[in-house]
Amino acid sequence: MKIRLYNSLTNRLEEFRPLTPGKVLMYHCGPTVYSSPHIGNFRAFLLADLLRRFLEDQGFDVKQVMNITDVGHMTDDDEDQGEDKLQAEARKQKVDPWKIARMYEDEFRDCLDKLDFVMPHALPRATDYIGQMCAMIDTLLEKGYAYQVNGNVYFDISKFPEYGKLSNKVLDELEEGARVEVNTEKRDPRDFALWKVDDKHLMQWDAGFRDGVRGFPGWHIECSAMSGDLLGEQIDIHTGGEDNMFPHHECEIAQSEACTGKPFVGTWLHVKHLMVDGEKMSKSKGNFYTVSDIFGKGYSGHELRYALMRVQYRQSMNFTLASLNEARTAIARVNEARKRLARIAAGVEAGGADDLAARSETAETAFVGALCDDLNTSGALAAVFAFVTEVNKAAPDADGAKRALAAFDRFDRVLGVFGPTPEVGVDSVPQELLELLERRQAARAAKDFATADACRDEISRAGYQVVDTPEGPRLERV
RNA sequence: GGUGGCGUAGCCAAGUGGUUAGGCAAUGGAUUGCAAAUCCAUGAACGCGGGUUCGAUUCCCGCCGCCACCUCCA
Repeated sequence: MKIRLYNSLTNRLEEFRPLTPGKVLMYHCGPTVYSSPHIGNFRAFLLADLLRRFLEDQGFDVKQVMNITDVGHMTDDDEDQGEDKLQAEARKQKVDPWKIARMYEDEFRDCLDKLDFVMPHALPRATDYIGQMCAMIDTLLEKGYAYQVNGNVYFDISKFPEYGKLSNKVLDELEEGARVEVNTEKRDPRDFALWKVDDKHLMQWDAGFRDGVRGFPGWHIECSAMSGDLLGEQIDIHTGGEDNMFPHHECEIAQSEACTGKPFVGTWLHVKHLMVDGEKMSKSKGNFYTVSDIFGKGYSGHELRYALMRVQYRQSMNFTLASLNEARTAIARVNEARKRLARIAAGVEAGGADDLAARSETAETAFVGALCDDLNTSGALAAVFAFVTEVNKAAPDADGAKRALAAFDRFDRVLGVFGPTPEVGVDSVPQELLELLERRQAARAAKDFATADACRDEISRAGYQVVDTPEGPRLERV
């Protein structure tokens, strides 16, 4: 089936066609590791993970890179008065910036793990690519796209007329609307830094380009350098939050294309920012949630994934804690259906004669069709739940149950929100619980419901739920 | 001011020129000692005003309201 994606570069839905048929090269703007990752960050990262999983489901050989920015964006971008965010945090916590970076990188990786990410093939750190950045700067200087002033290197926007093609910024308007620039070194206020020199900066490197002065890289060059080094001059997909579109991605395009003379990215995908309780998430409003906050409230990675993925990435989305509870219930509904199928498949529960083949295929087709339509996760989930209802109504035979389970496994491989098929083994139930269950049955037969309920409570305290069925009671691990 | 987007039932959220989205919640029923799960049934919708059309929530125009980006931010 044709995959259609909304390309921010053209502002159109386009059929996705990678440069090399069957192979996809993807780059994602990852975290800047100067604070704990929050749920908004993860809405963007989840798009990357969903793409990876879905493209692989569709048979593509995917190579995926997500960067970790562990060096300096200016709090005030290119302006001299700004302070590197990592450095600012380091000063606040009174430790060196490298420690800050590693600490938050560890937390980020832990979140990836808890949210069940398929690990990108590379998670490069910007600081490991200073050499490549310098090489790029060298090329840009050589080709006349960049100039040096007092050791600082700037990209010369006037040499790249296509600047603005991604964000549709008209340069004249930008100029008018811009606030007063204090940097008199730049030939044009819109020129951006490739390399900065500042004695006070704590992270410094020798400049590996001609006439280079010791300093540190500008914000935008890292992505161009890492993408070029790990994926090559041209890639198929580049993702990030909508805020990255300008100026960050615009600058990436300018640098990369100036260097190579080739189109940098085929499809740009930008994730809409997450709202919380109807407003922009902010610390002062008290609606600011880190991923760890959510875990601290007792929700699982799958529940958070579900809550963040219910809405298609390009739609504005309002996050609430209530949506996590809905996620919990919804996931349980799917897994209840899978449990029953698993029991039938294993022969521990009587089935019927349905083979579920046609319905499973219909469901998978609907699921894939929704995702092919610009990753419409809402539609994909609707397909899953419609299938749940059909499965619950049906009386499948063992093979039919297996077929349906395969469909659910596929849904989960792509979405990653349901987890593996629940275990249905009965042999693992401790003997004393089985005895308790028998006592409960005896009490029920004698209409001694107080005793029966006491038995059930005890079983429940041991982590099992009693499920009464026409064939008798059954124990399930909670 | 520039750019992009949104307004669908109690909440969230798909989609379509005429035929059931889906989730959560609610109500009635089946099952049940109770509970859980499941099934059946029920109600409720397309911001406002025009236009095109046999027919518009779905296309066009206008209006109102909301949001994001344009500045560090995913």
